[in-house]
Amino acid sequence: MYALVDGNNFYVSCERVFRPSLTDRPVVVLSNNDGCAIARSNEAKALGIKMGAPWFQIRHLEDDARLVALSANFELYGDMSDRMMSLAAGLGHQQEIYSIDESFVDVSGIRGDLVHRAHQIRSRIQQWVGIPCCIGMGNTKTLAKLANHIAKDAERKPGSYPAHLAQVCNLESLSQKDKDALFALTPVEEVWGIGRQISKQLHAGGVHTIHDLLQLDPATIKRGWSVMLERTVRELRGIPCVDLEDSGQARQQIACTRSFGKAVTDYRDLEEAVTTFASRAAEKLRHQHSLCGQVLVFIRTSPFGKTAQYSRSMVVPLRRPTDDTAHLVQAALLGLQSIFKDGYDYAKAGVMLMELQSDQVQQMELRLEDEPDRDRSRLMLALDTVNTRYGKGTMKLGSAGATQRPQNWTMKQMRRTPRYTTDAQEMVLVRA
DNA sequence: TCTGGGGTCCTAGGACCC
DNA sequence: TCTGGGGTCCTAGGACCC
Repeated sequence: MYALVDGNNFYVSCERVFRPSLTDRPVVVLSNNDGCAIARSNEAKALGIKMGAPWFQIRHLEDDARLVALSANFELYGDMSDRMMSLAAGLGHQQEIYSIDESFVDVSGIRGDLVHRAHQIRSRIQQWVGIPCCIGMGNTKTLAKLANHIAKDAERKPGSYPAHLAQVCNLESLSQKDKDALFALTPVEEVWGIGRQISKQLHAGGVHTIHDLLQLDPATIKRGWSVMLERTVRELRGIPCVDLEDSGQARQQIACTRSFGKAVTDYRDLEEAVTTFASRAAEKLRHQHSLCGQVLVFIRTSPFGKTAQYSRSMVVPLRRPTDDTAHLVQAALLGLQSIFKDGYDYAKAGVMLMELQSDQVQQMELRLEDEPDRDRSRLMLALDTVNTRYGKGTMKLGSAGATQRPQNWTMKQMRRTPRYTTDAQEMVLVRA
């Protein structure tokens, strides 16, 4: 039995905690470069703003509808997330943090009224952190996600679902008849794991609601679609197929990619950007105690532009698995060198670290001319310690750019709010 | 003028192995 | 006329998630 705790309009809700004047107003949070809307308040959704809508297309709503747009402040959201997660964990024995605003909690064997308990956790999160959230519960993770969707819609769109399911919805406390009614009300595209393509195919086959989907037998689904969809349908029937994952598990891939604030044409600028991305990725790598076996670097022009298009990537294998910033940057720059072509307006670049493995495992090798340098790991530790204490980028590689040189590739963030909870210089001031 | 970033898993096809 | 069977690994691409 699982619960899914999910913050409502999470990024917007984080901003509202520190700016109550944003309450009841349409608010969106913009992606990096203030490119498109990645979070919307209910009022913004009501204006018809779609997820991912480009800012230049909706910007007229600033005047027309008092829309407020903010640049993404991920440092703030990450910190608010930590606070919310630690309270959500109190719901059961084990928690999987699934994304910045969602966590699954195993509530099997918890005694007492689960719905009551969930309401308590919910109001605690609201009061202590300031984030409104909804909680869905079901026998499988897919059902918990579905219950969460119902809890949200019941609250946001009165009449869509029975009102008593708003905010907290436990599917397992309902009768089969009531569950069937909810299944008949819910379109297949609301199910976790059913996206645009598959729902289009399902609709074409006359399958519109979860109720319709459950009429098909798993074998047919596997034959007609995939094992993934089969698994989803089994989960909807209450048969657990997806376990709670250990949140401490290391990622299999680490990426750092960015769009530039304006077109980049100069190789030097790309070199700075790629160095910075590889360094950032290396920090994340060391943070999860992994080593990397190969580095991918890519550059590309804007797919939306009318200028000449160019997009290339290259995988650079490493001499031996490493977490050393200098080695990873070196590999990334080697790749950059061979894919760079003069004369294009570059819009984006990125570095991905692949073939990750634990840093506790060491492949022994014959003595070779360049033996790994034991002091390097102490250097990396010093680098991370300095940058944690004095701020990102305090100490960096020379190719990341000298401070005197203007940075031509950094992203645009015209509307960022203060880092209220993580930077002493930006704390909220209260006047008595 | 202006369109994000970071992940996971599955599948099909080709190369190669015995 | 007739041309095996079973397996692994790698890659590219697609679909999905938030």
